[in-house]
Amino acid sequence: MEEGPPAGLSSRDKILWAAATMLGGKSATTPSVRAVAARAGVSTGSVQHHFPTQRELMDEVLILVYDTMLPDDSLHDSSIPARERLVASLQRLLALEVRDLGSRGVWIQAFDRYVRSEPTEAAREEYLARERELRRRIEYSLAVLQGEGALAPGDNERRARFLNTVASGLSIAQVFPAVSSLLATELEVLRTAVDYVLNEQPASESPAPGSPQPGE
Amino acid sequence: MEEGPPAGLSSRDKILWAAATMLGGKSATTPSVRAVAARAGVSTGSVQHHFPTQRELMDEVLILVYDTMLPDDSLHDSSIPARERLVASLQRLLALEVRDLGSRGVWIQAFDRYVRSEPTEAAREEYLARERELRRRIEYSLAVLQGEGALAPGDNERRARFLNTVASGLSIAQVFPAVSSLLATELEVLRTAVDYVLNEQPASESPAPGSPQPGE
DNA sequence: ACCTGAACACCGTTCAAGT
DNA sequence: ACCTGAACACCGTTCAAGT
Repeated sequence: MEEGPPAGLSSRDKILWAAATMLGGKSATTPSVRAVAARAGVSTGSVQHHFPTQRELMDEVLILVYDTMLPDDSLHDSSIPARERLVASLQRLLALEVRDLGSRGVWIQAFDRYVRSEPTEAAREEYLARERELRRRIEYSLAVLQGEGALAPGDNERRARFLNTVASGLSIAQVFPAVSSLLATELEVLRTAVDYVLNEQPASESPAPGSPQPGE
Repeated sequence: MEEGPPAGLSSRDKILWAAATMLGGKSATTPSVRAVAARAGVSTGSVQHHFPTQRELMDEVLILVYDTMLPDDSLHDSSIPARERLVASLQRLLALEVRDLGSRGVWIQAFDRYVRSEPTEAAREEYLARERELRRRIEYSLAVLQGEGALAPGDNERRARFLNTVASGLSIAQVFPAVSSLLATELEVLRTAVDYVLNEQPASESPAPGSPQPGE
C-alpha cells in the first residue's frame, strides 16, 4: 500500500530513509528495528550490519534529519507541518548557542561570566540582551505560524517565555550526565511542548481543565 | 539467595512489595512484569489480575512508596484545584534541591562536580540516580491526580520528562541575571506547563496539527 | 474472586550461512 | 563486505482452565 523506499538507494540509505520517515508520524516511540527493516525492504541482519545497535541507527537518523532541516530557513515552507517547523526553529536556536564550542564549553563560559561571581553591569546587560534576542526569535516564529492560522491568537510573549524555558532546560540537560544519547528524548520533549502550544485552548472563560467537582 | 517477600502478605501486597523493592536498585528501567511476579513468588497472571497494566502497577507502587516516605499534605487536598497542587508539587521539588545552600551554590557545585571535568563513574551514577528520583516523584504526583480524574489517562513518563525539563529550565534561569524578580514569571511558566499537561487532548486518532505525510 | 501457566505477538541482538 | 533468516532470550498482555 504505502511501501517502498526511493529506487537506486544503497541498503544503508534505504534503512536511513525508512527510519527517518517513521519519525514524523504520530508515534512518539522510536521505531523498532524490525519495522525499519520491513519498511526499507531489507533483513534485520542487514540493519544490524550497518547499525550494530538501535541507538546508533537513531543517532545517525536524527543527525541526518536535522542536518537537512537546519540549513535553510524552513519556517515559511507551509508544505511542512507547522509542528515540525516550530520544532526545527527551536532546535536551531539550541544549535546556535552551541556552534563550534560544544555545549559544554558554552555553559562553562556562561557560568564563569554570569554566575560564579557577581557579574558586572556590562556583563549583565549583555546577557539580558541575548536572552531578549532569543525570545524575540521565538516570538517571530510564533507570529509566522499565527499568520497562516496554524496557531490560535493569544499571548505570544507568554508562549515564547514558556518555549524558551523548555529550550533552556534541554540545553542544560545536554551538559549533564545522561543515560543515552539525549537527541531522541530531547526531540520528544520539544515536540510535546510545541504540540501543547499549537493545541492551546482558545482560553474559554470557564476553567475547563481540572475536575470542577473535587468533593465527590 | 536474596529471595522472598515477608510472610503473611496477600498476593496483591507481595506484588507491591516486590515492585517497590526493585525500584531502589541500580537499574534505571521499570522492572518487568515477569521479574516482579518472580520476586513476589506469584504467576504473571496473578499480577495481571491485580494490576491489569504495568503502568497501573507502577502508579500504585509510586503512590505507596512516596506516601509512606514523605506525606505531601497539599497534594491530596482535593479542595484545592489540581492545577495549584501540581504547581506546588513542582515548586517543592525545585525548593528541595536548593534547601539551605541557595540555588546559586547548588548549581555551582553541581557544575564543578558533573560538568567542568569529566565526572567519575560514581559521580555519574549518583547524578543519574537523583534525576531518576526526581522524575519518579513527578510521576507520583501525576498518578495521584490521575486517581481522582483530574488528569486524562496517558503516558505519565513522557509528561514527567516534560515537566522535569521545564523545572530544570526555571531552576537554571534563577541563577542567571534577570530583569526583575523571577518569581512571578516563574510561576507563570510553571502554570502554563501544568495547564498544558492537565488539558492535554485525549490523543484522538488524528493528531490535529500537522499532516503526517512523509513518504509521498 | 483469585490464581495458574500456556500462548500470542511482539522486542533487540547474535550468528552461521550464503553471495 | 554485504546480506539473509533462523534462533536466543527477553517483553506486555490475553485467556482458558483450574480452585
